[in-house]
Formats: sequence, C-alpha cells, structure tokens
Amino acid sequence: MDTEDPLCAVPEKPRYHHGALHDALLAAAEAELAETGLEAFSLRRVARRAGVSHAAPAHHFGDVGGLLTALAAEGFRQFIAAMTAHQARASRDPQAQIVAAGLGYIAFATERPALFRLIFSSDRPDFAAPGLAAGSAQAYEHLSRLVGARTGGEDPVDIAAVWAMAHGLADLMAAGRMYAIQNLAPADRDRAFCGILARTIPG
Amino acid sequence: MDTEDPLCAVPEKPRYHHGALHDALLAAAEAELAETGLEAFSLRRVARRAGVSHAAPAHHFGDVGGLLTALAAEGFRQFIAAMTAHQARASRDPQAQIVAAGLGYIAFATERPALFRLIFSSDRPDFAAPGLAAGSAQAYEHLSRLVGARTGGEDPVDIAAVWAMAHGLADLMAAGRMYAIQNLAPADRDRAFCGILARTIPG
DNA sequence: AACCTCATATTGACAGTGGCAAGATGAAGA
DNA sequence: TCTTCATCTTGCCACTGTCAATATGAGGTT
Repeated sequence: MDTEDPLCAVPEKPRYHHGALHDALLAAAEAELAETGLEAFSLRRVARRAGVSHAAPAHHFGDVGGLLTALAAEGFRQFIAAMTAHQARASRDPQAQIVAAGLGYIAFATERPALFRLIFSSDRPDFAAPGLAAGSAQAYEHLSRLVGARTGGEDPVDIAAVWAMAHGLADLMAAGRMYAIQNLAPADRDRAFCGILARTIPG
Repeated sequence: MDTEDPLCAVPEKPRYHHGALHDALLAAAEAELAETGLEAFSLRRVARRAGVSHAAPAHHFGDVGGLLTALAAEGFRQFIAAMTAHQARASRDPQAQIVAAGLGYIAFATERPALFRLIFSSDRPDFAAPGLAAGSAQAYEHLSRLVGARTGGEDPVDIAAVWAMAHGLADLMAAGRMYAIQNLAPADRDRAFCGILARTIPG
C-alpha cells in the first residue's frame, strides 16, 4: 500500500469528481475486507475510507454485490498469482509443480483469509458475471493443466482430488482449525503440506 | 419438522410466557438458516418465525452471536451424526470406515450447506464457548480414532490428510464449484468420491 | 470565448438490522 | 394472598443498503 507511487500520481486535493474512484474504491474495499472480514463488510465504511459519500460506490458498482463481484475477480487474479509464484520457485517436475501450486493455494488462503472466503465460501458476489466467471474458470484451467502434465490426460477425478486436497488444507488453515499443523514450525508445516499434497495423485 | 410430535406437546395458544422459547428459537434459526443462508441471516426474522418479539431471543442467547453459537453446536452434533450414519452402512474395514465417514462429511455439506458454512467458514459463532468447542473437538476426535484404527498410531499428518480431503470435497460441493463431479450421476459421483478419499492414506 | 451535456458525486429519505433500557406479564414460592 | 423475578414486549438508537432528487464540473460543440 504505497501512497507515493508515481504511476498513480493523482492530485490529492479534495474535489467533487474524484477521477479514479473505481480503483480507489476497490483498494478501499480490499483493505476493509482484510481488516474487518467478510461478515462485517460494509459498503458505507468502504466509501468513508475512500473519502467519498455513501452513495458514490453505486454509480461504479451498482450495489454491494457488484463491488464484491469486482473484488472477487481481483481476488482470483491474486489467487492464481500466488500459485504461479510458488511454482516458479519449484522444480519443473510435474509432481513438484502440483505440490508448489498447492502451497501457493494454502499461502493465499492463510495470508488473505477474507478474500479467500469471498471467492470460495460466499454467495454475495455474482459468480455468473463475466469477469468473475472468467477468473474462476482460469483458476480451474490452471490446475487442470498442472494435473494433465502429470498424468497425461486431464481426468476430472484426478483434478478434483488435487483441487480438493489443496482446498481442504487451505480452507481449514484460513479458518484456523488445523491446530496440529498450525502449531508446527514453518519448515515442518511446509514439509507436512508437501507430503500430504503429494498423496493426491497415485503412482 | 413434525408439528404433531406428542413428546413436544406444548399448549399452542399464544401466551406471554412461551414456555419453550429456547428450543423454538433454535428450530426457527435452523430453518431460517437453511432458507435464507448464513449471509442473509437475521435475528429479527428468526424471532418473527417463532412468533415472538424481536428482543425475545436476547434473553436466551444474549445476542445474534450467541444464537449462532448454539446453532453451530447443534450443527456439530448433526455433522458427527451424518458421518456415523454413513459408517454404519459400510463394512468394518478401517479404510472403508474412513471413506464412509468422508461420504457422510460430504453429504452433510451438500444437504445443509448453510449449517456447514456456519461451523467451518464463519467467524460469527464463538468457537471458544464450551458447548461449541466440545462439539468441534468431538468431531476431530471422531476422525482421529478412524485414522488411528487404520494406521495404528494417530499421526496428526495422516489425520490432516484425511480431514483436508474430505473437507475440500465437501466445501467445494457445498459451494457448487465442482462442476465436473456435480454433473455426474449419483452412483458415479459416489464412486468418484470413494476413489478420491481412498487416496489419502497411503499403503 | 461561452455554452451545453451528462457522467460523476452528494444529500436526504426509507425500510431493515442488532442491541439496549424501561416496562409489562404472569408463573412459582412464601 | 402477596411477592419475587425470570420472561417477554415496547420503544429507542445507531447503523446498514438502496433509491430518488439534486449539485458539480470536465469535455466537447458552437
């Protein structure tokens, strides 16, 4: 959250027409989501944080659902980026890539639990909206390709197994329910995750 | 939801002191949760459904969090019951019992998605409250015993693997995100789940 | 330059929400 | 019968999301 970014340099004096409210609201919403969580998310607080009236978001996002839809689309981009980042640090071996993607999956859930819940455990975004549906599909295809590289064919059941294992670990970690794993030292925790994730594809 | 249950026979004429408001509110809350979902849950609608003023629940549950805490505790009981029911129909073989528990896990999530989210993906219940913490711990121990019967020792990593796989499948099914599996015929779907769940414990 | 247009933002209202305080009710014990 | 006190209601407050009406001013046209 760098406020000195010259690329976003916009005059700071208050003016009637904000100029970049769309992006400012998205950033405010993301911060608000991270701080208060999804269940306490408030459109009016987002507007206040962006320094704008409570009805201003409506013009850009329609209603709170629209804002959350846009936020979820952005969330999927970050989600895929988290997997990709972890894969980049792993070997090219297909199995290692699957495990790395799983670690990225878990890292995203742990570091951004509210955003994770927004994209996977909420009914409030409109998942049929073009931008969001595309993000969701892109995430699935990302996983699908990984599994395909490992098994040869993209068997939906294999994909489901890898997906479910990564998702289960991620969701339980985001909710803070896996005490046995949470209490491990980071290195041991990662080792445990790797071992578990490696079980999903037999052979 | 049998309204003729003689065991619960309570005079039905409206009176100032309800007599069994605690249980009536819990039942109303569960119905409300199932119909409107967790994110649209409203304490006042629960009160209306129970035929009582909007402030009546406060005396029994404190606030909305208290009601959701009680509901979550009840949810864990039903959750464990779902696993137990599926296990009863399976063979005594430890591996078969693990798979059956997983199928029960998934069945609970698909049949009661809102309750499932309440106990696994919500911050609103107080999970430190005695009744709820006990239910949560009981569920973990249930899984723990199953895995122990299969492997000999209760390795937390083995438990985590089984738990995460079942949870991942359940959560993604509850959210309606596993299109590839959802579109399968019920028999094929169960076969797929069994195959996937069986992968979690190696050997 | 002056003017117009219209997307952008504000204000104010509305019904709905959770929580609190004050009061009404009536069941149970003295 | 009288008293007590848990139970339930009423009324209020701050807050929420959404809508309609209004104000603003940036950019294009003349």
